[in-house]
Amino acid sequence: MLPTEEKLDPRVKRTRGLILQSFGDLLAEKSFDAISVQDVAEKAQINRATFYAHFEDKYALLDHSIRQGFMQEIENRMLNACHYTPDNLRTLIITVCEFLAQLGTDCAQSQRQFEPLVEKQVKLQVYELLTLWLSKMNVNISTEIPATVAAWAIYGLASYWSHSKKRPALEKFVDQALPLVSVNLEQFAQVA
Amino acid sequence: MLPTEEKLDPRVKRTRGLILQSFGDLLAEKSFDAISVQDVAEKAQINRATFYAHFEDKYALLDHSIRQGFMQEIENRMLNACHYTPDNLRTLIITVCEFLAQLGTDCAQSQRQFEPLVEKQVKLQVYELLTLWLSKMNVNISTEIPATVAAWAIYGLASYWSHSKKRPALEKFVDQALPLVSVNLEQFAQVA
DNA sequence: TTGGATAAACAACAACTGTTGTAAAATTTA
DNA sequence: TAAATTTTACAACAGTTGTTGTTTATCCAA
Repeated sequence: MLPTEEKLDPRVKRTRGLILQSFGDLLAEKSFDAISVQDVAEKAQINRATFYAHFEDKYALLDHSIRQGFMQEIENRMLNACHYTPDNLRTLIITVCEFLAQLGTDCAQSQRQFEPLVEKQVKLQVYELLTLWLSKMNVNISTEIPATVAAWAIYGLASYWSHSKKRPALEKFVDQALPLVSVNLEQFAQVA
Repeated sequence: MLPTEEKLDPRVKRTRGLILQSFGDLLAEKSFDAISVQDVAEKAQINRATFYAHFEDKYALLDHSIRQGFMQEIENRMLNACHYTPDNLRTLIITVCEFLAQLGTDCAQSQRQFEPLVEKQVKLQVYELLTLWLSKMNVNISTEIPATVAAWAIYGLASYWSHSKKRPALEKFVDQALPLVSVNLEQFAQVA
């Protein structure tokens, strides 16, 4: 993965910042599928070959961008410093729902490549967080399968909610959704 | 979607058959990401512009191919003529696991575009099948959320199993997996 | 301060994509 | 059977991608 930012050559830092900023600006203007590497390089005012020195292709750029953006949401809510409780699980479900709503993912044809990549990164991070939480619970049970099921269920629910035409209130939706996820994690719940 | 095959111009039928056959042959030779529309057209011995008359791009071709392939597996097991029971659910989970294993999906870099598309189509079909099953159960509960959670959980489990380095025996794995899915569908189980 | 190392710019290349208008071939319809 | 319609082939076009070797600019370390 990328080296820590503290040890970066300032030119690398500046160029990556330009790329990510331009990419974000372009995403606000048009759909991901309509954006070309050429577009990003031009907006960032760098050479196209320089883009390829930093990112393999535009999909790698999106992966990085989404991962960073979702990580920020997790850190803002200090979810990465938590352990498993139903309340934390509830907050996590809300976070994913809000993140997808804010991205404006929809089924538009022009978004065909965008959503699967968002999904992959967010699911992975949710899985990693759940695994971190569950492994703190001092329960001698493998976390892999429960964390997998919970992560996929959370994303599936969030995707369903963000795609709903008449979107129910998020709090109410999460009231319905939470039991379907927590039921498989009860064995990790701390005895109070 | 495509009109029924009975009413097709024979040239369309022939051309589509050539495209799908050639695509299947190419998938046996190299990864999806390495296959170009040019490759498929050459192997099918059709003009590249004719390819575009039938499929929007190679992703649409893959969507179609996967949907058809998985549909065949469902029909072979007559799962589309069933209603919800834990045994049928078990068979469905096994079907998805075997389908993914047979496709040889892995995390190879060269498969980056393949797996998300497979996932999307298979999840959708699993969701549609579950919705069909649950709606036959004469239970006055909305099927949408339970079917969503179950479909995503099934695919997540199958993906996890097919990616496992030391893959456990499928029967044993499904023994572990089934309760995590069925727990959310118990309200639809028929009172015997 | 200077030399070495690294990052970025540049031009060029081959390949592929997606599209278009025209022509030929094949099928359908009357 | 012949005309109409549809499908496919074709060539051409503009655009983008991914890569490469060379040059220039910038940073780091001694």
